[in-house]
Amino acid sequence: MTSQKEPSAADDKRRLILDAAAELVSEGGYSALSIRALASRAGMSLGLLYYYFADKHAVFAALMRDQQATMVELLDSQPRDLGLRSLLLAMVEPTRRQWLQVGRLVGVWRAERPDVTVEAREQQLDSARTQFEALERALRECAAAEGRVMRAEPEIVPFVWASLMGIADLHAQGWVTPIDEDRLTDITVSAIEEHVLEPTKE
Amino acid sequence: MTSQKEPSAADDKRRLILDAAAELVSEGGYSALSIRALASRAGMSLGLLYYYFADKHAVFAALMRDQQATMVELLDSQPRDLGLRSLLLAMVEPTRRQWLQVGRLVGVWRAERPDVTVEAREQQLDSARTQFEALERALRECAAAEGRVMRAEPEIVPFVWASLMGIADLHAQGWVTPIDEDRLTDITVSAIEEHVLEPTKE
DNA sequence: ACCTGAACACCGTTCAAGT
DNA sequence: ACCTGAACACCGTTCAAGT
Repeated sequence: MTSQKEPSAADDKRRLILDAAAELVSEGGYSALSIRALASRAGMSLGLLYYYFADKHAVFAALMRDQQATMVELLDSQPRDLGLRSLLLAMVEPTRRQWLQVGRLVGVWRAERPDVTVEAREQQLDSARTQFEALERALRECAAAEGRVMRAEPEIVPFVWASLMGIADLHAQGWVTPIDEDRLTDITVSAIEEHVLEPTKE
Repeated sequence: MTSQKEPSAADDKRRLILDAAAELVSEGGYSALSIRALASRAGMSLGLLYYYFADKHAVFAALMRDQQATMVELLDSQPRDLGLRSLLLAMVEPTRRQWLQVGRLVGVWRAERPDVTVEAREQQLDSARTQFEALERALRECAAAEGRVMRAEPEIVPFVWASLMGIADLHAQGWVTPIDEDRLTDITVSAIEEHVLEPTKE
């Protein structure tokens, strides 16, 4: 369904491990995701996990990429003719779900492994970029359906993302790299300012 | 300086442990905060840590309350006559610092210990509430200095908080309890909506 | 190529034993 | 009351050994 070519036996095995991992996390949180529990749930030995995944971090990273792929599919399949507000409201719940399932793990993982390999970091950035692009498409097309134009600043999409995550008690990732931090700050502060004040009576 | 009465010998010891813990975290992240490293850094035995703190979680919780107390002091000492925007801009950096130092640990701790005791949770909520009240005071007084009135909805302060955390790559805590989630969603979505669209030309 | 489980170096926590 | 460190039950990871 989501695969391009025939999945190999190794791919099937990896899938099996990832499904077991997702089960464990949703059942007992991150602390339930131990290598031993995972091996037992996936019906294989301890050592075999290390044949299919480099380490625990790799398992989690794959889990996270799954989540992001799901989010991209969801964004792309969202109707555009209902406008921007409908899109945003529809994304609140899925965003919350993503945060609950892997969001807090990102914090853990980042905290526990500040020394990720370069290519692992690269893969992670790439997956995040794809998700941002899907959000950008959805925002732009929904705005267009209302006959409006989305602001061109590249900070807009991360701003929306961070706001959605705020609602979902989210941990906004550090992924947001190709960005003018001052502009992002400025935009966010302006939004805060306008929504904190009562409209002046004049 | 921050204490009301003469600190006892036990308080001093606890202070010593917490300072050592803060050092370790700032040096090597959460993974560097092991009980053994902490005991060694604080110059005491393994077992003694458990005399002064119930467990590792208690050490971290105390660390977090320190950070929040610092934030409250900072908010209260912020000048009011420069208006709301200045306040917000001034809070961006301290907020980021708090997030870097303990923010990501909250995620870890919550993930690793979903079964916190009731009183521990209560203490945490209380500390968070104090911080929110300080933010509310600062916002209201800064708005007043501009001759404006802050919106009365209780969702406003958490909205500001979440936005600041968004800028700081922050993990917005689950503390935001006495709140209408739909209203919070609505306000945030409205903010997003207005800041995503180019002003119509008419 | 795929798979096993003992072994290693850790970890947080407990507790009998000391002063 | 304050303090110690061996011991316990874990953990992620490695690796010689099997098919």
